[in-house]
Amino acid sequence: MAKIDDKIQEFKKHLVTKEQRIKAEEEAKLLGTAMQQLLPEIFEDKRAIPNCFLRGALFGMVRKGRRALVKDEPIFTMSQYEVSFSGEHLDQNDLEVWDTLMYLAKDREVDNELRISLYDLCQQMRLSYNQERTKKLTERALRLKFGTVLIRTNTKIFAGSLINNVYIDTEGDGKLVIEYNKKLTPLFADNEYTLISADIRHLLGDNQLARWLYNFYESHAKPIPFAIDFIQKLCRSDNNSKDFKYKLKASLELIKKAKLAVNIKSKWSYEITTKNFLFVYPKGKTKKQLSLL
DNA sequence: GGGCTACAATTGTGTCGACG
DNA sequence: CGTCGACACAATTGTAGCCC
Repeated sequence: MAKIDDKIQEFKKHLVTKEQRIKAEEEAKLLGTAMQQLLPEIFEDKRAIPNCFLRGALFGMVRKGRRALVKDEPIFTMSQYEVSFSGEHLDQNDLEVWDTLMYLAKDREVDNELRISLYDLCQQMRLSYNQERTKKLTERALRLKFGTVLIRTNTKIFAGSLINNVYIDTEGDGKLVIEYNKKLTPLFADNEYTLISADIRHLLGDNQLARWLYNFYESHAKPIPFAIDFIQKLCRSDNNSKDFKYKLKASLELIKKAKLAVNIKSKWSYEITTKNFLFVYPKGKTKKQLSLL
């Protein structure tokens, strides 16, 4: 038996290397820091969302009534990210709930958990309040908690829930209590996030594809031309390619209009080539781009 | 295949009044 | 402020179908 004890001791020593200790300290520091301090500076009506949430189908499109339950599903993303997901498929509305919660963490100077009434949350998301909505919102919150994400970037690995705990005291004050997952916050580091305009998103309304496209292209400073079927895979649309292309155009028009509504000087434009590639020009076509055509 | 429209079914949404 | 229920109706979606 002595042999086993020795081995255990050796193992423990191995655990408590200097490196491990520093990591533990960093972790304790992270968990001890107030949530609001971990989040990037945000401004009114802007939501900070990590890029890897925007560049793939983690928050994709979900057909009505066909939300799939998956386990360790690899999510098709941009090459530098490896993402897999377990849980119920998340859609754009789930993303909105999530980023609203993150925004509130910052705005209300939250330490660890947020207490909010569903009524208040509806107001924050510019939704009218009714019974159906409270049901959906709690569903979404629970879904965010249930879903487990594994994200592997060049420099970081994250595995965990998007929200640590959700708690509703239905007998008490009925408030929704959200406990944040602080280990998520490194995803915001190194400017690896994009500020998404809540105004524009609101203008895009319920058009899931338009919202996804808007998020996707906002996260790229210099958009690369993508093939349409590639985009379709990215956003997890199960339309046939014919319908998708049509919807894509309608969605892009909507984004264009929304951009103009918010900023009259917007020159945001797009183009679909004959070979079914989508070009997006955030600041309008440059002379160089025009000459290339 | 591609562009587009029409249509019906299904779902989501706003509103309003009531209550404490 | 916060919650609940009921209501009509608005929006979205898939499908079918048209023409090129």
